[in-house]
Amino acid sequence: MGGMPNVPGTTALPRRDQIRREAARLFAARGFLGVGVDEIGKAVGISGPGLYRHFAGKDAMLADLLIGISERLLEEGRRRAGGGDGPAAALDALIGGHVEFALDDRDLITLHDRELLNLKEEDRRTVRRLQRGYVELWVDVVRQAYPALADPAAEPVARAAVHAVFGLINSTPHSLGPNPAAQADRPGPGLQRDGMAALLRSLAHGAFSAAAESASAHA
Amino acid sequence: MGGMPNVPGTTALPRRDQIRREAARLFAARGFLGVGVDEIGKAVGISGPGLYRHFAGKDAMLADLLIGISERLLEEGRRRAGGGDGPAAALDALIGGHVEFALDDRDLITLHDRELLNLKEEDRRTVRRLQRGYVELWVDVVRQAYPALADPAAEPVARAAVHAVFGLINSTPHSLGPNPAAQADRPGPGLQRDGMAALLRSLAHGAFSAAAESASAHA
DNA sequence: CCCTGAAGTTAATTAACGTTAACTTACGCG
DNA sequence: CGCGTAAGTTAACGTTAATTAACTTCAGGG
Repeated sequence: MGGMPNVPGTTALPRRDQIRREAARLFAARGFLGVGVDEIGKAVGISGPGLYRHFAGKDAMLADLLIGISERLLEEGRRRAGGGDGPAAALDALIGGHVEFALDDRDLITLHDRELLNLKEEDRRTVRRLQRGYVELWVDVVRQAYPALADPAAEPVARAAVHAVFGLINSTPHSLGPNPAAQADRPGPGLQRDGMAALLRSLAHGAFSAAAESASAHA
Repeated sequence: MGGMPNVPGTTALPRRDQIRREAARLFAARGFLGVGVDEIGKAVGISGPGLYRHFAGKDAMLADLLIGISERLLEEGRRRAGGGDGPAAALDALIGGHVEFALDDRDLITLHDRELLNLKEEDRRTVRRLQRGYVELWVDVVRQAYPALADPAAEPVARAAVHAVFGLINSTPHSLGPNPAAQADRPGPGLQRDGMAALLRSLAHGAFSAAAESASAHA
């Protein structure tokens, strides 16, 4: 085939990555079951069944996306949590990393907890295992950073607080309207990217410290 | 028809409400496009097309659910916000009400922000109008409760914080595992319902007060 | 210069699903 | 007593969508 000229201003992506990007965008916008393979094909400039040269099927695309993001979150999380400047700094690094993720990869964050049910059993188990690891990482760090949560009886509180903070940070897709792909501009209504990042970090810290107070009051 | 004997311990629901409940449960579990009308029929003891005596179609069921919950949230929110004991009490009442909702109607809360895209344009506009009203209600109350957020420049911060707190509170479906329909028992792992409610309220307050500090520091 | 393999294409297959049609049943009311 | 209507039933229809088959094109290495 004649090789499609790339959109100016974008570097040439391998087909497979291009498909990943467009599939993520479409799945996030209209749901996994709401987009057909023909549509994904059209978005990358080939037609429907041509996708099967790159992925085993539609399910495999979703699995690739969800496993990919879960792995990246866990890996990056482990890296940041091991930053060695004490538990408070580790927690701050975790929060900052997750916020970056939520702001820069909104489509994937949306899919991550919206489309899990469309995975086949085996892939779903894989994703859940990775997610569980990520949650455990956070729970450990939070309990080190807030001694009130280190008490064994407070473990469920710490875990619930971690889930809640994920919900908080992951709420940005709802806050920012439809994905404009280009961020960091438009000073008009709404917050710019960095302002939103700072706010989310602050809210997350506020929530955790409320959880700690709540636990120590109840102990 | 022979009239199906009701499950013991449940009061007789009108067919229409029974369909609502089962449809909500199924949609939450596997997605609007992931459940067929035959399946909804089977869940209420009739078969597929029989549902069309009660709803105009599958779309109409989803619309009924989403409009219903949006109206209830807004109405109850207005009632609680007008409790007349000052802005702080009003905010606490709003938070408490939303937490009750998230814990007692998990299926609907899940659908509320997951299935909006499957509504036909007109219904989607209706739901969005109601949601917008609800958000505005919260934004107003939050800005009265925290003077630092009353500054016009802080309005986007207040709005983003409200969205984030919704995400925080609505995260309970993820925290509590698959819907056991009966709550308030099992003292083993995890938090009981009331403990979760108290924690979520505490986290929400913590997040808002962090938002206020963040805004006053930036001003 | 061929020929192999990657990357496409269109057409066919198969399954599922929402909805409509045609028909049945039973209860309540005049 | 009869009859109309609410609430079902099963069968048929039309569409849509994922996947597979069969065929084409083209670039690069021996």
